[in-house]
Amino acid sequence: MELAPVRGAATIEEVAARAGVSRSTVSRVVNGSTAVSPAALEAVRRAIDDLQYVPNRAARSLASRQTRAIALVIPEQTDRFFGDPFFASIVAGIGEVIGESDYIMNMLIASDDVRAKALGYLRGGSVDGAIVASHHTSDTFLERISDVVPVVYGGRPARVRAEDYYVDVDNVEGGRAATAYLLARGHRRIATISGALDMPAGIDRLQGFRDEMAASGVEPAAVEDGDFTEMGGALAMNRILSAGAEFDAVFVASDLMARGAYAALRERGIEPGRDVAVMGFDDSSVSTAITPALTTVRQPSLAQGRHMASVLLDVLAGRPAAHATILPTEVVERSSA
Amino acid sequence: MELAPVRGAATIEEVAARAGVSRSTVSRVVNGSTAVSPAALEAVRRAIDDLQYVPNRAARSLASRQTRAIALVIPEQTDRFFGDPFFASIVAGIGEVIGESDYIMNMLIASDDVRAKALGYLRGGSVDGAIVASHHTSDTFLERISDVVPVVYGGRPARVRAEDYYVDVDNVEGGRAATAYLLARGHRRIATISGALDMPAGIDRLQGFRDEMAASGVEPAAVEDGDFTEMGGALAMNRILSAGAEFDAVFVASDLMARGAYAALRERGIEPGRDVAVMGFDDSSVSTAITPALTTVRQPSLAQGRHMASVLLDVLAGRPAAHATILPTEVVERSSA
DNA sequence: CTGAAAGCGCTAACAC
DNA sequence: GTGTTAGCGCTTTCAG
Repeated sequence: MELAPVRGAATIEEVAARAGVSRSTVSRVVNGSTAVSPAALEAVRRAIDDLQYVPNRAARSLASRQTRAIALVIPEQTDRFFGDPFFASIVAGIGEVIGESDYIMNMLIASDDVRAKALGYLRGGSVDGAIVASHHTSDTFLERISDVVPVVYGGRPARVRAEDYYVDVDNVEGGRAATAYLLARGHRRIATISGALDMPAGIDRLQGFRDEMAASGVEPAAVEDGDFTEMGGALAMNRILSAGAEFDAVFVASDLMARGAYAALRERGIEPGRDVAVMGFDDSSVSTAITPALTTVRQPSLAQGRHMASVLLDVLAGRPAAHATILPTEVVERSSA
Repeated sequence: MELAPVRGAATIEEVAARAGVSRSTVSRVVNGSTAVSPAALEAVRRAIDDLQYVPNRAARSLASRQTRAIALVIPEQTDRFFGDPFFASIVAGIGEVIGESDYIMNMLIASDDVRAKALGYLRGGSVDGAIVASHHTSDTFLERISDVVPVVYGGRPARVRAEDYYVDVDNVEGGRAATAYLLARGHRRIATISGALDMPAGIDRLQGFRDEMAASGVEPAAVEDGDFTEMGGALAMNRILSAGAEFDAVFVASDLMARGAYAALRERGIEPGRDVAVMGFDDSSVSTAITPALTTVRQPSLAQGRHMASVLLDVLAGRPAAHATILPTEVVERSSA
């Protein structure tokens, strides 16, 4: 099949002819240059309107050496990424901000088998910048991106490089606040199920827990790694239970893991919220989907996404931007603790 | 800040020089033309490798009048779209297939305020084709897209036009099978909560329900519209309850609405799965997230996404493609019915 | 099978 | 302020 050329795709040349000016003048008004006489401006505007002129992106990009496109890199298996409501919010936030700019967002799902391809794309000068939505440790793939274009990461990268930008939430403070909440409720025998300890978020939340416990002079009842997955949460809970630790509250470092913990608790006839207080982290949609509704730490994912996009836009526009941004968290009280 | 030009971005000219051939020959091997001598082929390949050459997308697109990009259009508020695990699967499926091709996927979130902009982009010849992920009735916006590039819809569009393509699941049959399942279990007083009735999926599932009930000579206990949202499901359930209808089973046309129905049922002390059988539709992640796990109708969302992408790729490549594709559904038995 | 030549539509110095 | 002039890096006839 022959691809039909876009109907009536007017060129800058035609607009110029109709407005009775040169190409350059049209280019100037399209690009918002001030150095155009009111008369010319008006004429060009009308011509653009009449002809429904839309600048050709490829031509523009070729001449200006800018693409006006950014890449949203998802270094993750599609199902893992899209199954997590936390990422959904991030993407939604990014999309909102990019959508209001004149940038286009290219979604690059860089699962293992297509990393080389994705890298080639990124290095081929097809985008002006990149946002990396999620982050595995030891991802040399990612480091090679920031050799080429500015990058902003969601969450503090495992290895922070001076030229990178990132937007994170205050995980230490969140973990601390969660623990303080439990303590304030009179709990003294508190266990925790941590997130993956090779990820900054996992490390930091645990740190917050430890800090607050130490500050209150209370010894943790148990500490187990739940790897940020539902199954991992259940297994961790089981280990705590099997070890015979006595506890009346548990701080679980993600909502998804908390769901797993609920199941493990119930298998032993322990009712979450009644027999033992459970505290989550994320405030994703699962926290209200489970019963009893999960008391948790809200992290502003949508805002995080929005922020990531604005930072990149700032950098691309040459505006000053903070390399690190930390967003606040907040305890959300529901029924489980 | 000055945008650093991509380091070492080799041009076709440099490759040609290094391989001792002309630009044209390099172009031929890059584009897989057969008319190249083995010697030249080899020389060019090596040069490309040495120089890490990646063709400049803009230049290529400008010369060939093809963009090698497709748009993923999301005519929906971001939160509504990303909050629904069903859409997540669709996008994942699309992403997989597009990722394996040499096309790039531009995500266009076309919420109301940026429709004009999105349309301008689409009409500006920036993409070769479009995929419309979700679909509101009365969306003239969308129709204007298919004036310009081939588009494939997720789900049968409200108004099917000859030049459009779509991939849908067999909603009528799914609704029928769900109802048959309930009937086979001995239920005779069956209510239904339908999806939005201005959407084909809502209409069709209800149709399937009605067909099967009629075929069995059983009168529906109640029919209420739940608008495909969680809240809508809860409200519909409430209306059924308040009307005093007697029923021992309810077919809910989406998992999300079923979650709402669970809540409404429980408020009245009615336990889903025990006191009344509940059947969902989607088999999205919420069906196993809620308790009791939801017996539901699986629609192959991932496959649907994949299919949508392949159809578009076929069309763009000039391969024959079916304008309508209907994927099968299947009842998944769990605990609620 | 290969090279020369002519653009694709736009931006960006550079003169005027 | 405005027009002229070169390209940006690639594909694509057209000769040979």
